[in-house]
Amino acid sequence: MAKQRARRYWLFKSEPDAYSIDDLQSDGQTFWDGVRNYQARNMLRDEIQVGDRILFYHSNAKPMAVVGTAEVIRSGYADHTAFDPNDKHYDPKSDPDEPTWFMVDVKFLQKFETPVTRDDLKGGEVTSGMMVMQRGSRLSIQPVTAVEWKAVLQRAGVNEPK
DNA sequence: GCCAACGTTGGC
DNA sequence: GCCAACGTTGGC
Repeated sequence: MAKQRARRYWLFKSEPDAYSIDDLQSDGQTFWDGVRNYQARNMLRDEIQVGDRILFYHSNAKPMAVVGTAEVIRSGYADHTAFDPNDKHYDPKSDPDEPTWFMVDVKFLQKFETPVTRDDLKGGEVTSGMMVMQRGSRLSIQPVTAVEWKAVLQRAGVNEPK
């Protein structure tokens, strides 16, 4: 059997007005479209793999918080919304034969009964060092260490999802 | 609503 | 290739 690479962890930002943890819970799964930043694109295309886990973060929200978790169920493939002139994220420069933008599919794992707010993150020894806490950290997809992942789950009072 | 951070665009 | 102008993100 091929040796599997260790699971990695990520933080995905979403404005709840656009797409919230409740939307993901009712959808069950979704494709994570609309990322138009090259650094984030590279992670979607090259690094994020099936089985990786995601902290779902509400940005520009009240409160700003990690609100749940998700799991990657399909690795990077072309973000077709870039090809659709009627789509908000249309990018005429993205060629279907050589797409500029990528997305992954994710499925809902859990919604935290108690969201881990930005203030909570700020107060934690481990979590205060997360990339999302850095001033001017605008990346909408960020790597998270296993230690940070555990710290957030612990703060939320939940167990590692199955 | 403000504004710092920072990515992108376009003139040169 | 430089860099000023501009647009967007997103916390405060």
